[in-house]
Amino acid sequence: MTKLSDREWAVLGVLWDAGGAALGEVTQALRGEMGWSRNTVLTYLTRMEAKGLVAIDKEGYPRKYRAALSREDCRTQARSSFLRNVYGGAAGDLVAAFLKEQPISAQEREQLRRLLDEMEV
Amino acid sequence: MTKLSDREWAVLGVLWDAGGAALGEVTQALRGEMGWSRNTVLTYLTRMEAKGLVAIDKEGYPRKYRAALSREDCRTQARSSFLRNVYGGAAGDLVAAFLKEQPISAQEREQLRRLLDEMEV
DNA sequence: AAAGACCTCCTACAGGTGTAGTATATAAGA
DNA sequence: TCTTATATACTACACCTGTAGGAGGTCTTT
Repeated sequence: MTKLSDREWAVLGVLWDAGGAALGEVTQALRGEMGWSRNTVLTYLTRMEAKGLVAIDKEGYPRKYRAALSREDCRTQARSSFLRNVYGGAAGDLVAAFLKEQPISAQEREQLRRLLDEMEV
Repeated sequence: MTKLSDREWAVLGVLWDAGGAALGEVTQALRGEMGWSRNTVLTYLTRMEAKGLVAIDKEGYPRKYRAALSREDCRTQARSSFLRNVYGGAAGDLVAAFLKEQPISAQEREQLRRLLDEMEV
């Protein structure tokens, strides 16, 4: 919905990977990655529930926290906002810039070629 | 330096395109695009100068406002942060997602193929 | 049932962001 | 030079974000 912050991506990343985790597990993951305390993680989970980003399963103790949106939906929204803000919609330039800069394996190159071929119709 | 917000991208976009503009011109552009008042624009310009994003040429009246960073530098930084946060560094997936979704002209496809070929050493 | 280890709730607080309003300075034109 | 249209400076203010701390609830293990 709203644009996700870096930290929200980190929280959701853990939830997507775990697919439903208790506070302790989320904290475990984010303590290393982000250096957060348990309460910081809990604050994020709670605020993100209020925003509709996280779903809290209140049956059972401790509760289970899950992502409320799919990773792919969030990525789609992030891509479109990135494309608009940073490249003014010029997808070709954007793709070229990523390709030039990022190491891509031979296999991936092959796949991208196939993708390009499919676009020829 | 820091991550730019959507509005900061908009302000810088105007400055990059104009290459140095007075408040009135910037306001002109952003009033339509963002619906901002003159003072809102000025607040952005001033705050962004404090952050090192905008340079203010104080000779002459009215002053000239310019972007303090190059568009390409900002894009590079935005790409790397996007790649990390949203795709966990998987550039191939990212590029594929953009390609699948965005309309790309035949000419651009050709260029991308050439780019891929250049990567085959 | 008391202790230890987590979990949840409520509170906090500084700094950033969005969006101006008011008051004052300055230049250009009548 | 008086007016008018901008420009700039200073101030405001609510909401969001980052980062917890403390107090009290719950489960498990002696």
